[in-house]
Amino acid sequence: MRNLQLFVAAYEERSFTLAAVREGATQSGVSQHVRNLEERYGVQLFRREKGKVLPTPAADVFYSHCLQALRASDTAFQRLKQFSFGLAGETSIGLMPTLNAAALAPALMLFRERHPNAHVSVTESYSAALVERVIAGDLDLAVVPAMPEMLGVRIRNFCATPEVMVTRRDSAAPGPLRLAGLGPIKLVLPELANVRAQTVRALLAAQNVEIAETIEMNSMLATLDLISRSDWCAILPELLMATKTYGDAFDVRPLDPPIMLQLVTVASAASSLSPIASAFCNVLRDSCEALLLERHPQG
Amino acid sequence: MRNLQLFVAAYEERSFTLAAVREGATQSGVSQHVRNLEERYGVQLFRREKGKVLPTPAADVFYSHCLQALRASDTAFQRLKQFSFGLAGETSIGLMPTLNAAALAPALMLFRERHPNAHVSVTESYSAALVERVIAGDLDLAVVPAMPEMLGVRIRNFCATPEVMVTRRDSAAPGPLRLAGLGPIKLVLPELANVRAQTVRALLAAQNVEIAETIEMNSMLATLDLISRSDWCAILPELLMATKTYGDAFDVRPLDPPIMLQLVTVASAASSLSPIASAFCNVLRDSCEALLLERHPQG
DNA sequence: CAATGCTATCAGCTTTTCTGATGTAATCCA
DNA sequence: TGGATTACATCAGAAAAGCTGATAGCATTG
Repeated sequence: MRNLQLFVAAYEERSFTLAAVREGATQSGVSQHVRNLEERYGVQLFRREKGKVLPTPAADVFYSHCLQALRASDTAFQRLKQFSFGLAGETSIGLMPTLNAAALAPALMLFRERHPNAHVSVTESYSAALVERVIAGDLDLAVVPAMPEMLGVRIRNFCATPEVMVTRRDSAAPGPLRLAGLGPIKLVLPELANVRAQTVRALLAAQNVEIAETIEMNSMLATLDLISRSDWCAILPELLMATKTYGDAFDVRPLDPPIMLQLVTVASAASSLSPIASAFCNVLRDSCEALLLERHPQG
Repeated sequence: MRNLQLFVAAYEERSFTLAAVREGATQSGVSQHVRNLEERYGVQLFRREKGKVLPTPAADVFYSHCLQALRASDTAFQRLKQFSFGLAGETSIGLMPTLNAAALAPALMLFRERHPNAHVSVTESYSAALVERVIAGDLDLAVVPAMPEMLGVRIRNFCATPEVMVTRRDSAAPGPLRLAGLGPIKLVLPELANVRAQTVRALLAAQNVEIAETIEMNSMLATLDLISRSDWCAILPELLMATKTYGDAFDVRPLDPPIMLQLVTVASAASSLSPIASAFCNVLRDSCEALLLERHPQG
């Protein structure tokens, strides 16, 4: 490599001495490098005559290829250097569907820019499964609905999102939906074991909402599809709806009184959170808050 | 450079040990090289886990650029190697216009192929000037019409070409031109000092050719232009006409009896002919003979 | 003809690179 | 579960490569 560099300098300067000065080397070194090339390949590169060195045809050709090679290796190292900031390593994060729908993608993009050499693998699942995997050590961190304290895990607030009523697009009055005495409604809910399902049922009961029928459905995609095709409705976290993916297929109405879903992070109590997991968690929270703020400009 | 090579091997093999085997190095060396890169640029390239090495995103990007760099440097050296055969150096050759018109170009092309690292500079001039420059050491070799021996130069036969009658295209009988009693003709000749001019005049006189008028002209291009536009004619070496450059602008007729122009090489008596000059001389002679043979297929 | 400016060469030093041995961690297999 | 295996990290010493400064040779210049 230095061979090429010094040869190029000599070729351009038409002088070993000047080449040496330019490259911070000695004339002797340049001379040896050139001779090295010439001997190794059995090709004369410079004609030493009249106190000048004149490139041979071989040198002309070699020169242009040297430039390419030097340029290529230079860009290789430059690209490498671009990875020298930010964190490096990997982390596994578990997220509930609510976060994946809208908040994850922008968070990942931003995180990738800030930490190009960090690798985040995201798993989507329901809260119970996620917590289990955190305990097992499969996941560094999970974001789930607020849950009671538990041995073996550390729980911290993540963010809160209002629950909203999601129905098929109906061009009805878009204002807040009064819950008190509402109904009868046909409600899609996750399975009973689900933390959110229990909370929502309890709060609806407290407001005397009349529930005509319920379907239990653990797939968010299927839930939304069902709603878009029928008069079934669901109460879902607003974060889940904060995407343009659905076009205007749904009516999304705040509840009155509001129901807040508190999300928390769950990490293993034994091990300290890796810097990458922590950094990603922050970026993800920012992403969530930005989405919510977008929908409630007043703050 | 070895850095890149070993990194690439490690990346492709997903193993330092295998990379070392492949590159004829030791595992230790590969490990050190990778670490070197990682430390120099502050970027982790492989994640060492579970007995495997997994490339990081930085490694992915760096890898593709490494390939480019390695490829580029490889082709540079390969191209260089292509110059390793044949002779190297330079020579200066002087030629009379007769040889430049048709024989030089193919000779140069062939010579360049055989000796890519040799440089031949060709000077065109009339014989007297060429011989002078050979003596002065400006030229290694000159090809001129046969001339008497001279102190300081070594003379060798080069090849012989018939002289031909060149007239404007006239669709006349294309056979040999009987000289005896021919005329009157309007003849273009080089200046009197020219060796060929004297020979031609003498031979025409011997055949009782009647010369109506003469013009002295030392430029071959001008001579041909004049002939193509008028009823002036010239007696020129057939080699000069052995090109397609002129299209069918001229009638070229052999002479009867033939006049042969013997060409010789002239070199300095003091110094031995350089291998390059000698090689080029041979190629040029072959080129001349091929051209003449083309025009006289019977041999 | 001395002075200058250039490259070639050499011996010795410095730095880099390589190797072989050893250590450590994970995995595999019985 | 524990010994064998495999793979990477690390280290010290050996080998190689690269560099330097001095010197010599050669051509040009004034």
